[in-house]
Amino acid sequence: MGIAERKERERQEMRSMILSTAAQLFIEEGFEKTSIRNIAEAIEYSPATIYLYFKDKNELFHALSEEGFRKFFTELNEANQSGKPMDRMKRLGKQYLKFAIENPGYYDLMFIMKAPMESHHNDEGWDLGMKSHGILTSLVKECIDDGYFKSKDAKLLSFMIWSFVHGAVSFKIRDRMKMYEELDQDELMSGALDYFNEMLEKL
Amino acid sequence: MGIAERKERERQEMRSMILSTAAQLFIEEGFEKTSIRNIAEAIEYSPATIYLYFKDKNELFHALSEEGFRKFFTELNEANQSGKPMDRMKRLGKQYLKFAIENPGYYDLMFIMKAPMESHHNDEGWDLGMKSHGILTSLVKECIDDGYFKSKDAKLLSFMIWSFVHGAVSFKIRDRMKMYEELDQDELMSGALDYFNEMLEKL
DNA sequence: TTTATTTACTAAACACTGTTTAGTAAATTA
DNA sequence: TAATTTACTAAACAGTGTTTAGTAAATAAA
Repeated sequence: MGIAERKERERQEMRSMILSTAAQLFIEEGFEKTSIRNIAEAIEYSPATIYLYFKDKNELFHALSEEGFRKFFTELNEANQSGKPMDRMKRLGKQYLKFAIENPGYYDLMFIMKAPMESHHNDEGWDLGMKSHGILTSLVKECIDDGYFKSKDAKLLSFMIWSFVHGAVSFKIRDRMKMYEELDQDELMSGALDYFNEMLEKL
Repeated sequence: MGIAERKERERQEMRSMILSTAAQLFIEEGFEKTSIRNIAEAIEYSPATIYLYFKDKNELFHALSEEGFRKFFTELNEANQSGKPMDRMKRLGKQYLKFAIENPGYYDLMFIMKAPMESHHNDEGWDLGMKSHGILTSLVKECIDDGYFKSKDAKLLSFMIWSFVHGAVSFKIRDRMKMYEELDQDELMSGALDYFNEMLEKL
């Protein structure tokens, strides 16, 4: 049955057209300001058509966050490929900041946006999020085995580390760094990261 | 002229009724889901009336964030009243977490919510935000004078410290702590804070 | 090839949102 | 008592996410 296959292919093409258009509009305008009608207009279909491919706006956001997590995991994983644990830890931090600075839109919906996190629990996005977190915790463990951190709890430590980078990045993305007006934001962040790494090494 | 005074008093009462109703609805339902019409219904006036007291929804949010900053500054300031610098630093961190856990609604609009931060620049909310940040930076300086932190840059250090607590709190408020399901979230946060303090002392 | 069915799509509506405008009834002033 | 100012609202505008009912074309069955 070649027809069924062609139809399925066409369906997937439509899906990815909606998705890429939505992603593009989001990066330009922000998620909240991008409406289903905007997306529909851009792809030259009616708004109702989008609902034949995605259950609702949340499913669209969710699919995009999944894309973000794929990119995120890939980049973190690359940064974790070779070298001593502590060096990899430093590279991981740098890469985290880099990802957030280069993809503020993705970062926002992955980690900041208010969104229904229900269901979510058993899909690829969740899985990649867990895996990304796994990179950090196992790296913390490797550092411990290497003599760092005085055998502290790996989960607590990884939460602490993640909190720091997330906090710095969140301040920037949500525009709460105005009190440091005179300093360059990106320099401030990487400077703070350097101090943080120094602390980690001494712990 | 007693009439003009009475009218002004009535005006202020109306303003604060709108404000307290808005705050209440926000804490229950969240900011995004609270509409002007919801607030109007709750105070038993028409939606248009609210616009006679506040320019738009942003001004309402803004007035509430100002209230939050007042509370925030007061609490931080109290925690900074007596003791050695490093002890005050620890108390400050604890108080920060406490404020965020007890007032997630306020914290959200003060530090996380997407909101037009323009204008904002010269009002009480901004001022209190700067002052709160000032508490931290001068405390950092006191710690440096006390022999801690090896004379590092106070601004960079305070940004690093604030980033950490903000990151931890943001994860909780925006519901991104699911990967630590089995652990108590508040214990995780205060545990991470303990580790962080330990690091600070050794830096 | 003709008829039946399924598919892909859309116009229009529903119930919301923030905000503005024009108008009214009551309170105050002249 | 008449004029004016104040406090308020009904109704509308333009937007939102989403659903429903209906249509025209493509495919399958006769």
